[in-house]
Amino acid sequence: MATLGELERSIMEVLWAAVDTLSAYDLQDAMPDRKLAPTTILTVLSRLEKKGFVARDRASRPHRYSAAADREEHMAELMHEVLGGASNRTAVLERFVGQVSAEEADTLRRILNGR
Amino acid sequence: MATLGELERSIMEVLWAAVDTLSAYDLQDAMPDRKLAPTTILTVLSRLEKKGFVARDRASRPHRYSAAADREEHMAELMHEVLGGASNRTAVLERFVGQVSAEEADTLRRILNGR
DNA sequence: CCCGTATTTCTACGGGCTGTAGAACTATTT
DNA sequence: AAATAGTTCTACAGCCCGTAGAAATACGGG
Repeated sequence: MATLGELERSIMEVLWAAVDTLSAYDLQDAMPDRKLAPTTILTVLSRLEKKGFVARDRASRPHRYSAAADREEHMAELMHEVLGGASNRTAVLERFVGQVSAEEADTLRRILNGR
Repeated sequence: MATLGELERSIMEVLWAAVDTLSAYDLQDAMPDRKLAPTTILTVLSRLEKKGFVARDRASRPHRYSAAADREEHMAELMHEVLGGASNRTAVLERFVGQVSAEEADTLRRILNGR
């Protein structure tokens, strides 16, 4: 999974927070601080689409964009990607769990026991 | 935590696999495929040191290098870094656990129950 | 069907990071 | 003090990202 730049990440954040699909202009309005040209947004959206992070609806006239995976899914995938690169997965999981707070360990137990 | 380039990663792999500390020349010998100049190895090692991934023993005459954290520690840290960026950690953990195989779920339970 | 406008794609460039290594400098050994 | 081994400095090309103007395309109205 490719990595995200700063602006790419900001755009993904807006898309993840959005209930509906967004146009490039919606995204522009959603980040008034950075006064970005519409073409900038469109370029980044194209790159994100190529990387597989956003889906584009080319039928609507201003194309409409949405995140390919929701934020949690994305992050879980990232974690699995890291874990997948390990030769000794159990050892990594041990470290990972070992670094977790007591409450979070409870959360994990609850999740593992089907709540 | 900064990200690693290709050569940087290769060097870290050798360092992680090494029992003892290694000199730049050891590293050069450890990767005979890529015929790298010693200065190349040294440059990359310096960068890795600056990034905090390797420790250097400047007392030994050919300086000797070692990984700052072992591989599992490093990967667990990476996973926590991802998780740390989440606003809804529980939701991410749910996804993460949901994507795990049944055996790995057992492994996690075992770890969580102090073995 | 043609024009103007809205939208998208193409092209471009500067900056930072990485792979790569020669040149210059420093330390060690005799 | 010189030769040699080792380290640091400097450099450069290539890629990715932020940024956006220019060029192309599509659409709505006459």
